[in-house]
Amino acid sequence: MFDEIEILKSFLRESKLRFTPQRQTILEVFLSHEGHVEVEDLFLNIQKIDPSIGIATVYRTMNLLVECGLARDSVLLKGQQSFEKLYHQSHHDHLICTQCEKIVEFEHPLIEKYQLEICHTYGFTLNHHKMEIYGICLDCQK
Amino acid sequence: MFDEIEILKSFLRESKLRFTPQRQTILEVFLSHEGHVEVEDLFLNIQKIDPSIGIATVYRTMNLLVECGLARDSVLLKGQQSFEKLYHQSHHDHLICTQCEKIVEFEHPLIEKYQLEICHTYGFTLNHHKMEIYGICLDCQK
DNA sequence: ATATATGCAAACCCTTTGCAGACGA
DNA sequence: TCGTCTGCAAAGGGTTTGCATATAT
Repeated sequence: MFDEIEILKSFLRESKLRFTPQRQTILEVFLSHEGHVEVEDLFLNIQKIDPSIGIATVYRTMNLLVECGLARDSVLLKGQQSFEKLYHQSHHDHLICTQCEKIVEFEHPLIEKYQLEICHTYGFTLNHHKMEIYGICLDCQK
Repeated sequence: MFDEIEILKSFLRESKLRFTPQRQTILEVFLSHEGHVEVEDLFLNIQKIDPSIGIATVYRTMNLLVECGLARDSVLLKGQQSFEKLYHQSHHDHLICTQCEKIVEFEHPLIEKYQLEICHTYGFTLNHHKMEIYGICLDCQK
């Protein structure tokens, strides 16, 4: 069982890229977040550990994490990119409150089944999916 | 086509806004597109009819069309906003080819049902949803 | 030793905004 | 007339890129 650092290292090795302290820091900070992280939050927390790391390096590294399957692009809020962990996470979809932007994760096994059905109908090879339901959460209904 | 113009006019009247030739042209060009339109394509086609219309007016008008329910923000491709018709269209979700970016629209009645179920479970009031399935289409599999 | 990575700043892209003149109601 | 709309250009915000330097292997 590999952990995330090992996955990144071996991905870099195979791609003839280098494992650097910056990449390690960025991965660690990313992993320390639960749920969805916006680039801005990520960057702020990275700077607490190593203030010399620039935003460009954060973007470049996050792209690598997506490439090697440790992260995925997530919902787009406030026009900012955000990411979520992909490795060792169970698949889930999102319920988004349009008022307070709270995100609730959920799973629905039947939805996976119907997706396969739909892909089959249209001759697609299934890769992944996003399902986002927008509404108003309990707190905001009050 | 006639219906939509009436909807826009009455929306503008209620909001104490004005019906202008630019707004009419933009609506007509938007309606002439099938499926998903990116701002750039929309703008090019608008300029063929009236080259004096600026991009700012296109953005401002598309926001109005979204507000009055004639259009909705659609999938985000290549970092550009894109829109699709909403009025008189049946609800549908999207199957997106990650290779050629082709978009196929589909409907699945049961999915609507499960969404209500999920919203109920989490106490959300359902507003709308997006479901996008990513894969490789038949043509690109060859 | 050498090719890749970094930080910085500038460039980029799409979108929004401020403004003075134009124009719909 | 009066308040909204327009086109233009400039500003804005997030992301990417070019470059000289630093550094992993």
